[in-house]
Amino acid sequence: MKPVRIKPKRPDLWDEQRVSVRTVERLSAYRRVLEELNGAGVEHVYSHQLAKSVGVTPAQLRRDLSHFGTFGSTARGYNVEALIRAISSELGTDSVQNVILIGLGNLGRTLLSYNNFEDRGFHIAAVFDIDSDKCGKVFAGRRCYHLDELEQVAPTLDATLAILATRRTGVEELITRLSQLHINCILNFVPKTLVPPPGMFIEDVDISSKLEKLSFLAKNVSFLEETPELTE
Amino acid sequence: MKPVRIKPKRPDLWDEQRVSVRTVERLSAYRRVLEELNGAGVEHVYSHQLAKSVGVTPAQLRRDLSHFGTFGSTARGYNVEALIRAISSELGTDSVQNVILIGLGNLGRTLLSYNNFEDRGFHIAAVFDIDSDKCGKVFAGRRCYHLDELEQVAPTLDATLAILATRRTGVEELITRLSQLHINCILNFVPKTLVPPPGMFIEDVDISSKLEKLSFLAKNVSFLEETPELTE
DNA sequence: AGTTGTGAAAGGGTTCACAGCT
DNA sequence: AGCTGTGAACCCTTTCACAACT
Repeated sequence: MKPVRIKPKRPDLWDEQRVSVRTVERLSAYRRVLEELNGAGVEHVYSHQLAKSVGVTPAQLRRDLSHFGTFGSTARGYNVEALIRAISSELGTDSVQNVILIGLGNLGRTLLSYNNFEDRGFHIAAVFDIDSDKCGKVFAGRRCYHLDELEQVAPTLDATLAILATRRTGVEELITRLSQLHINCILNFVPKTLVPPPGMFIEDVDISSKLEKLSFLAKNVSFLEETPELTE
Repeated sequence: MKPVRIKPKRPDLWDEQRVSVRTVERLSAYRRVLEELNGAGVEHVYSHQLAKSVGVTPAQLRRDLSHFGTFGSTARGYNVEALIRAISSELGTDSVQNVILIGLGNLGRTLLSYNNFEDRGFHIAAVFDIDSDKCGKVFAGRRCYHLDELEQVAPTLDATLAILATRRTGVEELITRLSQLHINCILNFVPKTLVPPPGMFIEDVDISSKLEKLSFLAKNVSFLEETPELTE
C-alpha cells in the first residue's frame, strides 16, 4: 500500500511528508477512544494508556501523531480535547460534511437512521433511488429524489462523498456519473469489485469478506504474537 | 500487523509457513471476481487479468496464491473453478458455517435479510435480543431468542462466529459470555473500541471510520502513485 | 522518577526479474 | 511467443531505544 502525500497545512512539514493510509485509519480509532475519555471527564492521557485502549503500541501511537505535529507534553501526556480537535482537523471532520446516499432498500434505510454519522461529522443530505414509489417522499427527514435527478440536485449540496447501497446492476455507470459530478469519494456497499476511474477513491464495505477473514483465522488458530504485556 | 502461521494442511509447506492477514483479505476479493468470471462462463484466467479486475499487481496475486499451493498452469493460467474451490477451502467456506446474530434493531434486521451471506457460505442460524416483544417470534425465517437463553441455545448450533449489532451498553460482558461459549470470532458493528480477550478475534465494521478515511483522502488529493498502466 | 518525539534498526510486504515450462 | 512460481531487491511500517524535557 502506497503512502499518501499530505498537503502542507503546517509549513514546517513541507518537503517529503508522507502518511500511510494505515495511519489515517488509526486516527479514527484514536479519536473514537478520545471521545469516550472526554465524555468520562478525562483531561489528559498518556500514550501508553490510549494505545492500550486502541490496541496498538505506544510507539506506534506517538509515531502516527508525529506526522501531523507535536501534541503531547512531557510528563502530562496529551490533552484529550486538544488532541480530538487536532485529529478532527486532519480528518476534515471539524465541520459537518454533506453526503449523498444512493439506494433506499433495507440497507439504505438503515444507514439513513444511523445516528453515528451525525455524531462523527457527516450528514446525509439527500437520497436517490430508482423506485418512483419512494421518490418525492421523505424518509427520516430526508427527501428522496429519483436517480435521474442526480445531475440537477447533487451540485446544490456541496457533497464530495457518496454512499452506494444499490443493487449490482448499473453500478459502473453510476460510478462514471458521480465522477463527472466531481463526487470522488465513494463508500461502496455493493458486493461487486469496482475499478475506480482516475482520481476517485472507492472504499468497499464487504461484510461477507470480513466473515471470510474471521473464518480463516478460526481455522488457523496458532498465532505468532504473544500477549504484549502492556502494563495498564 | 503480525503474520499468521497457517496449519500445514499440505505437508510440503510445514516448517515456517506464514501468511499475512492482508493476503487473506485479498483472497476474498479474488474469489469474488472469480465467481463473477465463472458465472460468465470463463474457464481459465491469467494472473494479469484477474489482478487487474481486483486492483492488485499480477506479482502480488501470484505471490498470494503461492502461499497455499500451486494452482496455475503455464500458458493456460488458472482454472477458474479449481481456484474458487481452492480459495474456498482455505477460507473455510467450502461448507456452510452457522453464525449467530445478536441484536435485532434496524441493522440486525437488515443483516438478517441480506442474501449475500448465504451466497458466500454463511448461515445466520439464530438471533438474540433483549426485547421480549421480539423473542419467540420469527424474523426472515429465523427464530428470535432472548439474550438470556444464549448459553442454552448457542451450543446447539455449532457456531464459531457471531455478529454483534446491539447497542453500546453491555457489550463488554457480552464479549466475555461469547468467549466462555468458545465463540471466538466476532464481527462487531457496535461503534465502540473493544479489547478482545485472549484467543478471540474481533473484526470491527466502523462505517464512519471509512467515511473519515475518505474525507482525509479528499483533502489530501495529491497522490504518489501514478496510473499503473496495466495492459488489459 | 516518568514522559514525548524521533533517528536508527528491524521486520514485514510488495515488486522485480528470470528460470523453467508449455 | 507468453505464462507461472519464486529468490532477491526494494520499499514501507513498526519497533527499539534514547536524548530532551518536566
